[in-house]
Amino acid sequence: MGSGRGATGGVRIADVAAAAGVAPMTVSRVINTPERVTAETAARVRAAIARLGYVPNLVAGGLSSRRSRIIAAIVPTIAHPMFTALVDSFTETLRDAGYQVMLSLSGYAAGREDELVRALLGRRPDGILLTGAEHGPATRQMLAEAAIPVVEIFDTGAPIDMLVGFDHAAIGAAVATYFLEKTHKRFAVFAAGDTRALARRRGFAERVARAGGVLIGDPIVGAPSTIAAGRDALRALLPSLKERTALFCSSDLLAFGAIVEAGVHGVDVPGRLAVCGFGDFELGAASEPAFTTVTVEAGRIGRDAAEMLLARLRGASPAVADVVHVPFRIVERAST
Amino acid sequence: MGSGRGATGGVRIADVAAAAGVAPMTVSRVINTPERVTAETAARVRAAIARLGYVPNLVAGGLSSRRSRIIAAIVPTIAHPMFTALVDSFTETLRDAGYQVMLSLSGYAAGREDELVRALLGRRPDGILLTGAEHGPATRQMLAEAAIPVVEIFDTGAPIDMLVGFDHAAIGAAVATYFLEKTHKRFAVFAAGDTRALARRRGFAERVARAGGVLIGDPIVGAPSTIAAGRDALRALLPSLKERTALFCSSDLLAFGAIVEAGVHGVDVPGRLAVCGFGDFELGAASEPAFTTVTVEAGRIGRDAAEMLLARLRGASPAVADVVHVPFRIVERAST
DNA sequence: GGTTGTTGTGGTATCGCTACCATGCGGACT
DNA sequence: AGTCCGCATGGTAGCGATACCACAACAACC
Repeated sequence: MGSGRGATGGVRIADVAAAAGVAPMTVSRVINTPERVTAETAARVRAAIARLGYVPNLVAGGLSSRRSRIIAAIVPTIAHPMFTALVDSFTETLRDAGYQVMLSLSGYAAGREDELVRALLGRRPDGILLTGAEHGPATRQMLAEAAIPVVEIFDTGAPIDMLVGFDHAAIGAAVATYFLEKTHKRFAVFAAGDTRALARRRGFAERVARAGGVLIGDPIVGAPSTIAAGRDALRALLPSLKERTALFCSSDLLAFGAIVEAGVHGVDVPGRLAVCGFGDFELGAASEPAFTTVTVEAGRIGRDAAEMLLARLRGASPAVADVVHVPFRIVERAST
Repeated sequence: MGSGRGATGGVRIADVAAAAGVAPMTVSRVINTPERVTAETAARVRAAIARLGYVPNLVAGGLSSRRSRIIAAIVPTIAHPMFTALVDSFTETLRDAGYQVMLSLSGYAAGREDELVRALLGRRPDGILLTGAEHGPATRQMLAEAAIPVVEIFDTGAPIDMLVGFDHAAIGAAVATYFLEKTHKRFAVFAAGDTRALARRRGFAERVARAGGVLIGDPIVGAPSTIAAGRDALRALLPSLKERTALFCSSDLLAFGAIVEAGVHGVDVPGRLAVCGFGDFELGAASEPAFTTVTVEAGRIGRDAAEMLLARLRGASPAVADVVHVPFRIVERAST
């Protein structure tokens, strides 16, 4: 008896209560608010829990309390070291506070978000994290009705609720400025086709144009970025590489590919071709030659986003601090 | 009115039913078993759902039906391309079948699994995926009581329930055999400190010993693997690299690091040092020189694991096919 | 000593949905 | 024509927990 189908052991809170000689409510308190129960009672209940192997049913608890202790998160991919680090720190921070993260991958296809948001909201998460600041009307509508805290990351702009991100166009411009200060006159940029990579490309191109520089190539490769795409793009650019050129890549993977291909064709880096990547992957620091890149603390984004959600869940009201821009920095290495 | 606290719009199934002029049960059927409702009724209900912006509460549905449509998954990390691919295909396959994956990262620390399993089982998942085949008694006990299908991946051995994996020691042995056929006499192996990497190392070392080869070094680096660790390990090995040596690395990251460091010190690859990695990351194929590695279809593991769970959830009984060994293959490139 | 306040525990209603059984209807059979 | 069957739909009773209020026991106060 008791081994109900599907249920974990079929042990319910009432069984624990009976075994410990208390009411179910008291068992619930031992689990959720132990400070409101005397030490002896708690000990007796805990013994019963251990003896019976009771695992509280959070589904029932969530329905009753209207708090699921789930945070939903949507990121485009986890194959990208930056998102990996971000998801890691986000999850970790929330776990320590007793929340579980329900992660969904949107890929780089646009239309999928509505569907994902709907599916996730069905679980009645207590909060949600979205990547990027561009969202369709259906998504915005659903989020408004859900009335839960929302944090957008990895971008800048007017947030639905809260935001932890950075300005991609500003990064492109900063890299261009860095190159200009090194007296570069000819430029190229390789970018993946996603919104934020394109913003970095735009910021770079605009700054170059304003300074009267020449942009000899600005191919868009598919998202997500790959090393092979960087190699291909550089091969296509070879004929134009007679003179000294500065190349900005929207990802360290593209930058690495470009450097490898340059090596194969005897193009001197950084003499003839200066290369700067983006993301600060280990690859950039540990390969030879190490290459210059833009670093953004992804782990911090995850942590900040989690903490902003937690503050709201603890009752904090919307505030100015709800928009955070994390800093970026150019890490100079042998490739520039 | 209606905008209940925390609830999505506060719209309940009864509201939709009233708006469509049917009973709540009929709305439920339109959502879950549309084939049992006439087309006209369904259309009317769907219109009401759209008009009210109704998002079904899966928490309540899960409690009532005792099916959460959640699959729990525990992997050590998502920073590793193999796990990334695996999680991707696993999630995708389950999503198409109407399930959501609840992902947890165990890191490479041992003790954490019990705690994670307990937290996940609280959500009453319909099935669970675990990485590795070694689990503590508490975990095994909880899983047994949960009475849900369990699939273990990435390892071999006697499974709790189902398994999709491969034999790590056999891979190490296969790489050793491959080197022996190329008349190598001196060997080295770099391995991360996790169970499965150590199994590959053991398989390699045993095969080498049986053939009378000399193992000149077998350092264990921390898990997860990094490029830097590969460089460091190779630097430590340099004094012993006067003669022709064959090196097996438990990860492509280590292999890449070793090759980079060999290049820096003028050690000819593959002339003096032959290198084989593991995992078939893009890095190995797209860097220069491209290097030999062992490939295992991670995506297939995820898909197979998902499909085995789905089969059980559709009512299939335990069967012989519940243990699947996926093949591996040595991909020969310029480094050997 | 009676009132008030505090603390620990218990009882009841309810969260939003689906399982289960009941019902009514029309068509196919004998 | 009467019976039976199948199908679409509806009513009721729970799923297992927690919110809310009630209450008993005891301490502290005037």
